[in-house]
Parts: sequence; structure tokens; C-alpha cells
Amino acid sequence: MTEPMYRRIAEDLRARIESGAIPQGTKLPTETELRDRYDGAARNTVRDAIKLLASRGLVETRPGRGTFTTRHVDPFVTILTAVRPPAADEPGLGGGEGEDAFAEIGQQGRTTSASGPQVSVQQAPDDVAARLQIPPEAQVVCRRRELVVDGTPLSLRTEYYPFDFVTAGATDLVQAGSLPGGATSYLEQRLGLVQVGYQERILVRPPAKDEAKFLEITDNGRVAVIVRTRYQAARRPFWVTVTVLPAERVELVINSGTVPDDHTAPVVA
Amino acid sequence: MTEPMYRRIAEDLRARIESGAIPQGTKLPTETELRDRYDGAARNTVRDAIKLLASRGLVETRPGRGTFTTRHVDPFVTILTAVRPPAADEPGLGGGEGEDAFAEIGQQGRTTSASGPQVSVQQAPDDVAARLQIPPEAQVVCRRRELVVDGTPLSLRTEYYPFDFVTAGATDLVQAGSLPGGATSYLEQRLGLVQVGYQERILVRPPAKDEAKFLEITDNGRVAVIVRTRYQAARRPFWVTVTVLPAERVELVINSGTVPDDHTAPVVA
DNA sequence: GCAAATTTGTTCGTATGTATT
DNA sequence: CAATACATACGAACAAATTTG
Repeated sequence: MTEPMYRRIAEDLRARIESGAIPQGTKLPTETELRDRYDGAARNTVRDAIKLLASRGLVETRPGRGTFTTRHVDPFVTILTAVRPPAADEPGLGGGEGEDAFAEIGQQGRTTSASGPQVSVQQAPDDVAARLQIPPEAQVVCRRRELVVDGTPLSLRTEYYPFDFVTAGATDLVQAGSLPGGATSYLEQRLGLVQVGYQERILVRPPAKDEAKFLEITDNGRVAVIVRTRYQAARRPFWVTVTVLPAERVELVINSGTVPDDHTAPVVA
Repeated sequence: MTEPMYRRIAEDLRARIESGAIPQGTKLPTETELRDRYDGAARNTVRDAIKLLASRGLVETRPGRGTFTTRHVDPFVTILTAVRPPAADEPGLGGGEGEDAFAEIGQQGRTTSASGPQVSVQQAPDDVAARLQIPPEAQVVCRRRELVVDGTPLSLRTEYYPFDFVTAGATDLVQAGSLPGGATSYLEQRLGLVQVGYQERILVRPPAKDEAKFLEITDNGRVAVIVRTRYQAARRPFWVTVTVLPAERVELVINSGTVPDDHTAPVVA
């Protein structure tokens, strides 16, 4: 009934970290030091304890440097949908306006930098094809951007449009620059497409290799994926946005009706 | 530049699993068999490979039984907020009506069973106190339920109300049974509280021990937590609901405006 | 820029404990 | 109870990343 040693070691370290005895962002003793400290446990046993803590996100190890307690940054608060009480003159759709439809606010006073969109034409990924209701082999235009806030990578966002849109006249979609006036108004002017609704689906999964690298998350981290499908008249989808976020560093907020104005403070736990 | 052996083994197994060569839910070869198969690598090395796959959710190991590929159940689709185009006679709030405000739909034809609420009075957790704008030492009524769908645990939901509500007349809050007509109408009848808006905050974190046990998620899994704060007149919070879900087995959906009716199909990736 | 020292990462072998069949 | 299979633990050696002198 006794707990295994590596768990006892992990538990002891966890208590020290959470009590503040080992402050955030500081270096733990080295593995050999910990080995001596814990009654001569083998280094591999100490390593197992550290792996357990790492899988719970309490510490991070860096080759050649040491093991560090994770710095708990305030999660980025992302407002998904802000539905206000409908006024008579409003379409009442809420959100979804302009290029920056997911408003990453709650970060006033923070330095934001976005990479210019990386544009490509490729076969649609299966899920995107399904969302756009196009054949799996159809071509789509991808416009991908990386967003960094205060030096911390925040999101990988890819917009998907049917390639038909380009041949139909929306030729700027395949240009690398920003779209004049934003994608929403561009698509309306060029193709007469007007958004009447959208759906957001949120899921959590382990990161792909490139996602882990850019978002600086470890092997056992997770990403939150937001798939936004926009619909035009006759409930036809015409535009899919996939946003990949570091799940443990973000908080998604949905407001509905009348709520207080200050929705910036993250919930503590 | 060569990858470590345990990663190569993991990569090979991953490919076999994802190609379908090892079907879902089947048992992998035993560790000793894998050791022989991979050029006599040590058993510990094979175990490292398996741990890597386990941390990505591809396999699960059970002591004494073996290592099994995870069965990919269709994620439960949970509709968070369904905002319809506002009609003239509608408050336009969307969602938030009745006891079952987070409608776990998309599971038609599935057997649902909820535990009767477990009721307790306790000091408010820090985050709940902050949401309810009450002092940290204030008492709250907790009503906790466990929801199981088709034999698979789906959610742990706890409702928090200020204890003041009980002394003010809402005495049934501390009764274990269901509230007559749902909590929303009960609070309105007894205390005149009317909801004018709500906020949902979604975050992802490692599970607490009891959450991991009930939701049947492994050490390196994650839970998604939905904190819903309901507001009454003057933007005063009066009710907080915390829902804990197995992050990898759910998909959250938000509809806004006019969208197709069939929002049941999960996105594949 | 290089070499040495430090620290974590990978791999092996072995032994024993615990859960399941 | 016996056999099987995963879990824990130890010790050792070398590799790779990083810092320091």
C-alpha cells in the first residue's frame, strides 16, 4: 500500500513548489543532488519523479541546463463571441465582423506582432473539405498567420477558401499581402458573399510537431483548436478558419446578454 | 542526427496504428515480444516508446493485461450557446434557460444517466468567490452531479449559490432532490432573481485526482473546464456553474446566426 | 573559438513487485 | 497457486546540449 518512491519524491517536490518554497521559474536541484537528498534513490528514479511533474505541467526540463518550475503566466483571454442584447437596428449576429473576428482582447498594453500571411494553394484537408462541403480532392487557398503577444507565441491561424473564389474574381486571395479592407468586405465586394451565421467548434488534442515548436509547448502539452465555419445565404459554408492555441495558456470567453464590462481577469483555477 | 531508438520504435508503432495495421482497441505485442522484434532493444527502451505513445493518447497500458490502442469514440458534441437570429418577441439571450443550460445534445439515441445532486455547504473556492463577488470566506451551496452517457462518464458539474439564498427563502437549494421546475424558475419564484446575461469561460488543465478517476482519463490527460457565471439585474452575479469534461473526448460548439441544422458531426481533426 | 565542466538524455542489463488471467 | 505482463527500482555507461573558463 506504500506509494512507489518516484511518486513520493514527486509529491514532496510538488508540495515544495506549490507552497512557494521553490518559487516560479527557478531551477530545481540537479538530478544527482536530488538523488542524494532522497535517501540515495537512483538517478533514474528521480528522473521518473520529474517526468511525472513535467506531465502535469509543474516543471520543464532543458537539456544541459536543468529542471525549472514553470512560470505561471496569466492566461490570454480570448473573447470568442460577444452577443449583446439585440437592438432594433442590429443584425444581432455578434462577432464575426472584419478580418480579426476572434478578437484577442484583454491584452491591452501588450505588444502584438503578426506574421504576414503565408499563402498557399493545396488540396483541402479532410475536415476542411467536409466543413466547406466541397469534394475531398478540391483545391483550397490557405492563408496562414502566426501571432505573437509580448514575445510569447499565441496562435497559428489558417484561413481556408475554396479555390473557385480565385477564378471567380477574388484574385487577391492568393496574394501574400493583407486583403484591402479585410477578407469579409473583400469577399462581399468581389463575390457578393454575405455572412449570415457561423459556427465555432472547440476541441483539444496533442500538438503536431510544427505546432509544438512554434507555440513552445512540450511533448505532453495540448493545443486547443477552434474551427470557425462561416455561412452565407442558404446556409452554404464559404470560409473556414482554424486557430491553434496553446491550451494551457489561454482562456476562452463567451459573453451572452448583459454582463459586466471587465471580462479580462482570468479565473484562477 | 539519428533519432533515438525509443522514438524510432514509437514512430513505427504510430504508423502501424494510424494505418490501421493495428486496429483500434486491440492489444499490442507484449513488451518482451516488441523487444525481440526491434533488433533486441532493451525492454526499458520499448517501454519508453510506449510511454511516448501513451502521452499522445494513442495507447493505454493496463498492468497485468497489456498495452491497447485507444478506441476513438466519437467526441461528445456539446452545444454551448445557440444564438438564433433575434426575433422581435425574443429576449435574444440564447441558451441559459432551464436547469440544463449546457444542452448536451448531439447524443440522440444515447442512454444518459445523471447522479442525483450531491448537496453540500462549504466555504467558496477562491475562483467561485471571485466570480460571485462574495468574500473568500463566505459560504456557498454546492450541488454536484455526475453525468454518464452510454456507460462513458461525460461530466462533473457543480452549481454554486451564495448561502444567503437559503436564509433568504430558497430553502430547497440545500435539499438533495431536484428543484421543482428547475433552478432558474425556482430562484425567480422564491427570490425574484432573473437572469439577464451570462459568461462562459473555457480553460484546459490537468485533472485533479477525483476528476481523473471519475472521467477515466490517464495521468497525462486533460480536462476542459467550463465556468458559467450568470448575471441578474445590475450585472450582479448570482450563480456559478463549473463543468469538468474529459478534454479529449468532447467537442464544444457555438452557433451564431443562421447555420445548418445538423451540427452533430464532429470535425475529424 | 575551443576545451572542460556541468547537466540532462538515451540505452542497456538485471532484479523484484504487483495486477490479471 | 502458477504463469503472464506491466510497474518499479537500481546501477552503469555514454551521448548531447549548455555553460563556463
